[in-house]
Amino acid sequence: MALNPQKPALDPAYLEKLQDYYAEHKVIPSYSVLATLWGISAKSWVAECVKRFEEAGYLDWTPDRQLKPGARFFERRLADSTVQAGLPNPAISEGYDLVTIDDYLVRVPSRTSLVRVKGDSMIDAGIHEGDLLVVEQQPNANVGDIVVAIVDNEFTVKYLDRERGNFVLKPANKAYPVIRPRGRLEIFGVMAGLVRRVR
Amino acid sequence: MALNPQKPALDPAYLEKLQDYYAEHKVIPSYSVLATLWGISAKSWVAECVKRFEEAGYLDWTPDRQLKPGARFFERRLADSTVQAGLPNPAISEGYDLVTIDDYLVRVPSRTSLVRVKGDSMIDAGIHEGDLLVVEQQPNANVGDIVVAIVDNEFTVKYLDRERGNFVLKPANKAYPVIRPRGRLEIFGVMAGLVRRVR
DNA sequence: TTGACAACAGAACAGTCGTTCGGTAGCTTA
DNA sequence: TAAGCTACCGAACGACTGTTCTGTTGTCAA
Repeated sequence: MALNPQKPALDPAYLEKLQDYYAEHKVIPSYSVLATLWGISAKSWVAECVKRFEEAGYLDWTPDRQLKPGARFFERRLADSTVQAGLPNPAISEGYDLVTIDDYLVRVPSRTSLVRVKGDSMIDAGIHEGDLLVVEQQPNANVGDIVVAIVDNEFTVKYLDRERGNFVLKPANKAYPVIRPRGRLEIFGVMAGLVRRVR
Repeated sequence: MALNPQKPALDPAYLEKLQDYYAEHKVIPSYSVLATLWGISAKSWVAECVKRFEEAGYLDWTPDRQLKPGARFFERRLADSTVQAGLPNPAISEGYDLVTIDDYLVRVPSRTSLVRVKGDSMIDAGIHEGDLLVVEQQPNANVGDIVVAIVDNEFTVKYLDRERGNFVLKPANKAYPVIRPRGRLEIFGVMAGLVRRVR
């Protein structure tokens, strides 16, 4: 049966408990806390398990030898629409590492804001009321970008376009008019992503 | 000048350095590492600064007295569409704490997958090609839910509906037909959120 | 029935942790 | 010019950390 002599078993239940702990506290606990978390009473055995998770890429060390989440720790199963033939447990097959959704969406934390969308003026761009817009704050943008602009002391989300040398804001909904600002157009930032929660 | 006698100064540069460190390692370092990170040579002074960040809500402790990020540590500025009159620096006004986008979207990490959307069959529900669907894996769902089902060994995203006692999958695009599965409908999970990255 | 291995327990230990306390230098305020 | 505060430094200490090493128990194959 020793087909894979290199791989010692590693308990997925342990990983889940650690991930739950991390989700709550955003920190990897010490070995003794891990011990009680895992229901183990010997630190030495905790160390052994940690080493396995480390070798599997779920845990890692900082330069100062502090335990930290590894590359695969945040791995969420990313499943592709097209799945190969025999799928006993569909999503398991493709283990693609996409770290955090935050990391996926936010490139420059200090310049990134979230703006809650009101109204349906951008519905044809798939932007619905209540969605959260990930906005990178910057004073200018390119034609074609979806921008968050400040018009009459309110935020509006629109496509940026140009008409006879002037910037205009175009909605993605025929029911709304194009906004042609008199004077300078004040841009708050450009859309870098979108987050929607359902239910 | 002692108008606010209660508030000792806390250095925002320290916080930024900590946040950068955390962004890289996903862990709060020890006092001695913090000391070198902040360019301080006395641990006692690090302890003092940490206490201030703790009192301000940026740091916190686990039940086991390990240092961890506090509620405001991940704070991203969430700006509302309607902003009051005088807006010199629009987004600053509303400091709303929404922790991580991950926390916002995923409730049960172990049962949550991400599915990349192919095709435009759900475009009227604001689900575009290339979007990432946050899916909570579960074998059944309610009518009206957007579900990820397995049909002919492929994932499909559709509305779940019922027709004459049988479950059917309805697209949100008139160009696509309703799917009426013969036999059992295999549900992979229900949509809990949506993530889109632009550019 | 022996041996090998995996899954643990427990003790011992040096290094590191965070805390406490006593100190100093510079700036205000009175 | 003395008193008081803030921003730091440095040493000492006990508690806790992760490591190592030596068992013990159960399972499975030969």
